[in-house]
Amino acid sequence: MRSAETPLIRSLPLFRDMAEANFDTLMRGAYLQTFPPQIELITEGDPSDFLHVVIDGSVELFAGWNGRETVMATVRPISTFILAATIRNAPYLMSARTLEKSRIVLLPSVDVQAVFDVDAAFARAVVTELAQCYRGLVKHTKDLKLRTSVERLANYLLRKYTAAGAPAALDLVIEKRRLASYLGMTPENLSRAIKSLQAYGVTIEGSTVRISDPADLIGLAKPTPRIDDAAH
Amino acid sequence: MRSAETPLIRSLPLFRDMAEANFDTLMRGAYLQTFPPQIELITEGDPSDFLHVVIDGSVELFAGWNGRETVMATVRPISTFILAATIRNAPYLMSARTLEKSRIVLLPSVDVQAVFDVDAAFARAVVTELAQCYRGLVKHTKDLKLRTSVERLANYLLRKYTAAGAPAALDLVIEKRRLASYLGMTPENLSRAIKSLQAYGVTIEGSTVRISDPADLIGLAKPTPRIDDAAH
DNA sequence: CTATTGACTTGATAATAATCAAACCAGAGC
DNA sequence: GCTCTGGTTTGATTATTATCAAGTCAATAG
Repeated sequence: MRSAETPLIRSLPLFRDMAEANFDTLMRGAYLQTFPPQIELITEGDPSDFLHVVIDGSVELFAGWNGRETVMATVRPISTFILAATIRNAPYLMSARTLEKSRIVLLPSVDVQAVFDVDAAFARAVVTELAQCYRGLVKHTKDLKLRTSVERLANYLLRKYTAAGAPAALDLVIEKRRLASYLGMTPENLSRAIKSLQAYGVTIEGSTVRISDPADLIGLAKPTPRIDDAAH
Repeated sequence: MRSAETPLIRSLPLFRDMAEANFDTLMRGAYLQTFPPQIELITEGDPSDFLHVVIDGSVELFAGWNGRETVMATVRPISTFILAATIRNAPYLMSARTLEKSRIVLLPSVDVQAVFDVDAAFARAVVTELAQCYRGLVKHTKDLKLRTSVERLANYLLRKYTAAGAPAALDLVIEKRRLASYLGMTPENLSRAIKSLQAYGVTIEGSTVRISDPADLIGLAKPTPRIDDAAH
C-alpha cells in the first residue's frame, strides 16, 4: 500500500515505535479498501488472514450462536480489531460488518506475525493494546453480570455524557437495536428502560439524549472507575 | 526467591523463552508465600504491585459492585493472574481470594515491567498469554449473552466432561454457589437448572456428576468451538 | 404524493431468573 | 453421640426480561 493513510497508521500507538523498515514491510503487503455499509468483513470461525485497521466509517463486531446474535463492540477510527486472533493465529471468535461506508486497511496476518517476531517495540505495543482490550472486556463482563438492564443503560449514557463533556444534548450515534444488543437486552426492553429513566431526568428523542439532572442519574447508576472508566 | 519452585516457574510458557539473566532478575525479587483459605490476596481498585503465580491450591477472581459480587474465574496451578493490570500498571479490575491453602509466587510489578522492556522473548510470551486470556473472556461473554442459564450449565458440564476424557463419574471441584456465580445465576437457580438437566441424563449427587447420555445433552447444549473449546 | 420499508414503540403475555423463607443435610468441633 | 455451621435444596412469590403482535413514525423510492 502506498497512500495518504500511511502516516495516519504510523501514528497509532500500535505502530508508532516500531522500526521504519518493519513498518514498511507491513505497509507493502497492506491493502486499503473501501466497503459499502452492511458488508460482512469477517465471519467467526474463519482463519484470521488479516489484521484490520478502521480508517474511516465504523465496524460492528458481533457473535452468534444457535440462531441468536449479539453485538460485542463497535469499532471506530482509528483503531484495529481482531488483534488477538491474528497473534494467536487462531480462528476469529467474532464476526465483523461495516455499519456505514468504511475505509479499512487489511494487514496480512503472516506479515504481522513476522514483524511481531523480529520487532520488539512492536511486540510491546501489541501487549499494551491487548491488555487494554482485555481490561475493556473485563469491564463489559462485570457490567453484564453485576447490573440490571436499566443500570447498564444508565451507566452507558453517563459514560457517553461524560466523554462528550456533559453537553446539553448528546447524539446517540448507534442505532437503538444495536445498543440494546450491546447492552445485552432486546430492543423492546431498551425502549422501556429508556422510559423508566425519564424519572431520573433522561429524555431520548430520536437519537438525541438529554440529561437534565446528572446527579440524579448518577444516584441510580452508581458508576465506578472499575467498570465505567474508559482509561485504566 | 531461591527454592525448588524456580524450575517449575521457568517451565511456564510465559517464562520459558526469556534470557536466563532476566529470569534470575525476576526470581531474585520474587516472594513465595503460603496463604490460608479465604484470604483476600488483592482487592479491585488497588494498584497492581505484584504479578501472581499460583503454584499450589486455587484462587478465585471476583468482582463486586453495589453490594453484589460475581465470580469471574478460578485460577489453578500453574498459572498467573492479573497480568494485564501489571503490564498496564493500572489498578486491579478484579479481586482475588484463596479458596484453599495455597502457595503463590509474587513477582513485583516493577521487575516484570523492567524485564518486559528489555527482553523481547518475554514480551512475546506475554502477548501470547494475554491473547489467550482475551479470547477466553470473549468466549465467556458470548456464553453469558447468547445462552440461557440452563444452556450455560449444560455446556459447562460438557466442557469438563470432555476435558476429563468422558469419565463415568466426574468431580465438580468447585462449590455450587461459586459455580452459580461464575455462570451468572443464583445458587437456587443453579439447583433448579441441575434438576432440569435430569431429563437429559445428567445426575449430580453432592459434587459427583454423571452424564448417562452425552449425545442427548449435546443436543440441548449445542456446544461450539467458538465458545466452548479450551484451546483456540 | 403515495407506498413501502424498517426502526421504534406499546401492550399483552410468557418465560426466565431473583428473592425470600424454610427446611435439609453433611461435616467440624465439642 | 450432640450441636453448630454453612452449603444446598425446595417452595412460594416477585421481579425482570423476552416474546409475540400490533401499531406508530420517519425516511425514501417510485
